[in-house]
Amino acid sequence: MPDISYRNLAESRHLRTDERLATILHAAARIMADEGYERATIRKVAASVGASIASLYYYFNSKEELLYQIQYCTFKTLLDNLDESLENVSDPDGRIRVLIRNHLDHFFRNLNELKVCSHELETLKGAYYESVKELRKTYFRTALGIVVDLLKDSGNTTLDPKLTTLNLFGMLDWIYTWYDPETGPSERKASNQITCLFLNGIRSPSR
Amino acid sequence: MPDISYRNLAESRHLRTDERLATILHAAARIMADEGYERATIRKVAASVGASIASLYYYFNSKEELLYQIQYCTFKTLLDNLDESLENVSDPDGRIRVLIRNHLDHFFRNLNELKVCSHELETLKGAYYESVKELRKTYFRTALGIVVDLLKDSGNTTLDPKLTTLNLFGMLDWIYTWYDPETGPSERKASNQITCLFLNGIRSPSR
DNA sequence: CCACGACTCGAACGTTCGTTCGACAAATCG
DNA sequence: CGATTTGTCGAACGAACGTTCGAGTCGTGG
Repeated sequence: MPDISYRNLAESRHLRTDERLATILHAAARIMADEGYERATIRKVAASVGASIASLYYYFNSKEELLYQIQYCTFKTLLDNLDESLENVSDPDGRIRVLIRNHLDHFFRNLNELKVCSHELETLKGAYYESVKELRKTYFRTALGIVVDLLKDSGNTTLDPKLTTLNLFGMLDWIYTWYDPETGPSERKASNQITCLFLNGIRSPSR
Repeated sequence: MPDISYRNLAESRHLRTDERLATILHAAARIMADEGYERATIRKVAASVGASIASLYYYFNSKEELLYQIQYCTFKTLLDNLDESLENVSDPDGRIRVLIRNHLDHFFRNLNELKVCSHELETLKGAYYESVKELRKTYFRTALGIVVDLLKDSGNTTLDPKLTTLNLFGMLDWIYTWYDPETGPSERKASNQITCLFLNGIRSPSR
């Protein structure tokens, strides 16, 4: 459902090139997720898609750009889908549920890309880093806004909205270290547990 | 206070060697935390301690062993201090507070080492990886035991103990991505926010 | 003082990496 | 069909890395 849309990058003139690029990016994301960015060599990506190393450079200028495109498109898709899903939801409770659901649905559907986004947060440098950082900041602001409303609704004055949002992202973004689609909990259960713990933590009278 | 004790490794016969090794490990941890394991070259570590590259190999056999020693000693110190702190605390509420406090105190006192532990979780391979993994499993079991008791005490049957513990570690282990000792919240505040959100989330009647 | 062990070092090695080059093949266009 | 554009490739390059070697220095003990 919420597959990563690499079409955001589509500037080439041919559908075939788009598909080829998407194939490369998916392969790169898988290898980067498995082995980390540094150990994910261009040679491994090329072997994975059955192409030569040099031919990959027709599609991107550098290895770093490869990571950038994966992260940019992943965050972009995540944000676009979130905006869409939030359109008809106005109560804070519902909105935070949508946000958590959106995030985890993307994670479950694109384990590799989401892992690369979480784990390689600080890997990019310069303009690439700033560009992705802008998306992340937008995402954080949206979440923070909802948390602020939530805390107000529940009369909770102990929890700091910013830190609470950071802690929510702690749970959401750390999931890649322990979630296993083969042996772990169901997607539904993993989602509900985070939602439940978080919302209860907010609503409870504090001490 | 809870500084990492590299003395766990002390097998050499000279105090001077121990101090030298600790200096190297601290430098390596800092560079690894700043740049990631792969980009933290032996040359950078050597330059940082003002020694030649080759002389570092008097102290360890490989770069991987360097990372192993950092992680092993960090987790070992963390666990030892946790055991000690838990000795006179028997109620689950108090125990979880001690655990969170212990974890974050270690983080605040050894930002680099704790970051290396969190970020390079899957970097080691083979026996080194298994050795550190054992410590992490022990840590998780201790935390899980406390969470089980907590959930029982509060009559909470909605939250799954294992997932709840994983989500707690999400908050604790993700902190390295956002905590900044210069500009961020106070240590006390950061700690209290996690404790508060977590404990309230557990105690609250669920929906 | 000598012998020995601890400790240090510059140079070098072999390997691996990201990237480029020049040539060629395939696809498209008029 | 010829010209042009798109897409692919093997070989090679220069840089960087972890590690080792052989020599030397330093510290300690008898």
